[in-house]
Order: sequence, then C-alpha cells, then structure tokens
Amino acid sequence: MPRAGLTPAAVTAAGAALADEVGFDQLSMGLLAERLGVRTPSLYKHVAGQADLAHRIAVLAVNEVADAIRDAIQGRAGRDALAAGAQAMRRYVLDHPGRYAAGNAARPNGPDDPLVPAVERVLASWAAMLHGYRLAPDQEIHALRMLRSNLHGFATLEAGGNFQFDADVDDSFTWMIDFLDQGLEKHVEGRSG
Amino acid sequence: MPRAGLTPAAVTAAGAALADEVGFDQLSMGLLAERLGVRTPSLYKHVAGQADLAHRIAVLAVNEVADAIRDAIQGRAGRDALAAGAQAMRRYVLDHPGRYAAGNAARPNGPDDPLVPAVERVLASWAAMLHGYRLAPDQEIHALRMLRSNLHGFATLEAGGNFQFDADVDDSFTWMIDFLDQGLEKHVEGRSG
DNA sequence: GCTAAAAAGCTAACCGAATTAGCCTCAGGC
DNA sequence: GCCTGAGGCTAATTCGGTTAGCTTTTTAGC
Repeated sequence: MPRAGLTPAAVTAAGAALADEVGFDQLSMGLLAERLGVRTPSLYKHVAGQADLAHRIAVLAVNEVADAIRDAIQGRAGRDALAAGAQAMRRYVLDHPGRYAAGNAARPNGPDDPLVPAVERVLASWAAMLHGYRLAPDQEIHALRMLRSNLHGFATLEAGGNFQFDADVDDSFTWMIDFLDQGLEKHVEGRSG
Repeated sequence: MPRAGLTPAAVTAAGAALADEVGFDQLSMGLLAERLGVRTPSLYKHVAGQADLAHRIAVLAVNEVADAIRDAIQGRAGRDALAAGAQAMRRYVLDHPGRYAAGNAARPNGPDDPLVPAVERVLASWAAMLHGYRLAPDQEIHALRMLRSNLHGFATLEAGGNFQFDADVDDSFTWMIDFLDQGLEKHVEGRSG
C-alpha cells in the first residue's frame, strides 16, 4: 500500500475545496477522506479533528481574501480602489463559498491564533483604501464598519441565493459601489456625517 | 405519567428560544427534549425531525422580523422610518441571534412554503420605506438590495462579535444610517446613481 | 359511565459520523 | 541490511438523530 503523502496543509486545502463544492455545513471527515483516497481515521494524523480542520480552512480563507483584496487595490485609489477591492471580495465569495463560510464561523482560539493577523490583514487593506478618501479620523472606524457590513452582507446574500432574479445582480453591485463612493466623497475631512 | 401537552408550535417556540441561548449550530434534538421535560423521540410526534424543526424556527423568525420592522416603520417616513426599521432589525438580531441564524440558513422547500411569504413581508416593508425617498423606479431594486446587504451584514457581524471595541458600535450604526439616508436623498428621482 | 380509537408519551434498537486505540508497514538514516 | 517513526489501516466506542413498536392518556360517541 503506497502512502498518500498527506500533510496538514494538503488536508486543509482539500477540505477547503470540498467545502466549496458541497457547502461548509456538509463537509465531513468521511467525505474528505474519500476524496483524498484514504480512510477516515488517517486524517487524524494530520489534523486534530473536525473543529481543527474547520479552523484551518478558516485561516486559509481569510488569508486568501486578504490577498485578493490587497492585490486588487494595489496601485489604485478612490472609486477605482473601492470597486476593485469590493469586486475581488465578491468574486472570492462566489468562487469559494464554502471556505468563506468557514471563515465567518471561526472564532480565534487565543491571542496567538493565526486567525487574528489574517483578519487584521483584511481590515488593514480596507483601511488603506478608505484612507484615500481623507475622512475625518474619528469617522474612519465607522466607514470601515459600514463597508465591511455592506460587502459581507451583499456577498453572503448573493452566495446564499437570496436575491431574486428580476434585476441583474451585477448592476446592483455596481450601483452599490457608486453609492458608497459618492457618500464617502461627501465625508471628506471637515464635513459632518 | 401526565402528558407534557406539546404542540408543533410549542416545540418550535422552545427550539427558537434554545437556539437563542446556545446558538443555532448547537441546537440538538436531545437538548430541546431535555428542556421540554420529555424524551427525545417524543419530539418526533410534533416535528418531522431536526431539519423540519430548523425550518419552522426559520419561518417563525422571519415573520417576527417582519413584524418588528413593520411596527417600527409604522407612521414614520424618510430618515425616521429608516432609522426605526433598521434599529428594530438590529435589536431583533441581537436579542434572537439563534433564530435569526435559522432564518438565514433556511431555503424554501417549494413554491407554497410559508417561508416565501414571510420573506416577502420583510421586503415589502423595506420597499415601502424606500418608497418615501421617491427614487427612480429602476433604482428601487438596487437600493433595496443595498439596504438588505447593509443591515444584514451589520447585524450578523455585530452578533458574531466581529467588531472590535475601540469605538462604540451604536455610534457606528447611527453613522451608517445617516450615510444611507443622505445617499438616498441624493438619488431622488431624476438624478443618476 | 364505558369503550374504542387516536394522540402523545416511552423504551429499545438502528444508523451514520466523529473519534480513539492499537496494529502494521513503508521510508529513510545508520 | 536493520531501526525507528511517520502515516496508513482495522476495530471498537460514543454520540446524536431517527425509526419501530408498545403503553397510556385523552377524548368522542354511545
């Protein structure tokens, strides 16, 4: 019997891919083992259990989202940066709904959990993008929270099939980006919200 | 042995309450049975199984959200209506995170699923509120989707503990409502987005 | 009031998925 | 060519959901 050559990273990657296919809530150790051509208990040589697997997928996902947003924003500013970053995130959630769900469900296990810096990377990218709008400093946190709420909400609703199909969702997304951009322009330093 | 006097509605209500306490993902038939002072299999006389229970909780939750928003908007218009409706929804999610999660996870089982009219009630309230802003007709759907995204995203992020505590979340929420209101005012009929 | 039947509870048993224990073997270093 | 440990396996346990089938309460009709 030749070995399968698994590693924690390989198991995590396969688990993430499987979650995207069947849905995060349908992910099971048995299904993943089958996918990897191995018996279920063998997975425990690489991950501590289902909770550990889910957490590793979450860390992977959040870091991937962070990468995608950073790359999209790179070299752009203002509306361009907002639109590119938002589209990158939306694209990611549509392409990888399972691992994004894992990322949402995860809670840090402690102060040195790698999930924490991963989340911070995402927030740092958004903060950098917003910085281009030159908001009053005390409004940046509010704008950041609104942006997160908006994009997270849109992406999850869309990925969950919660939008009816009477109007093009792409159009709605573009409209939303415009709305956000114009509103942020109004909040340039000195104006009240 | 006296009877417990359960009904499908009573089981659903208890399940919803339990989901709020322990989290929707931690809800189990065994735990609910214990809470109701009954053995697990007895629950199957009232609900078809865990999936059916989750679905009933979802319908209950969406209808409760619809009620809350309708009541909050009642007699108000413009920014008042927006703020009141949004706060009502936020309050609901904070008070009932478990059943709200059930509502999000649910998918209609068919065209005559009671979940469908429940969701429509929510959308109808938001649409009525937005109507007060006199947007161009072809923009209403986009504004509705943005509003849903925003409020759903904010509520779930807050309920999930995803906002750090460096700034008051209430302030962020108010700021967001102002942002939405001012943006919508800009889109009064005739102006492009 | 008596009885039949439906409703609502129970116990026992089954099933599937996660997990644990313990064995066996392949791969690589001496 | 052995020795060791990592990585695979089978077998067994546990737990939660579910089903089967029995018992008892309630209720309707007489």
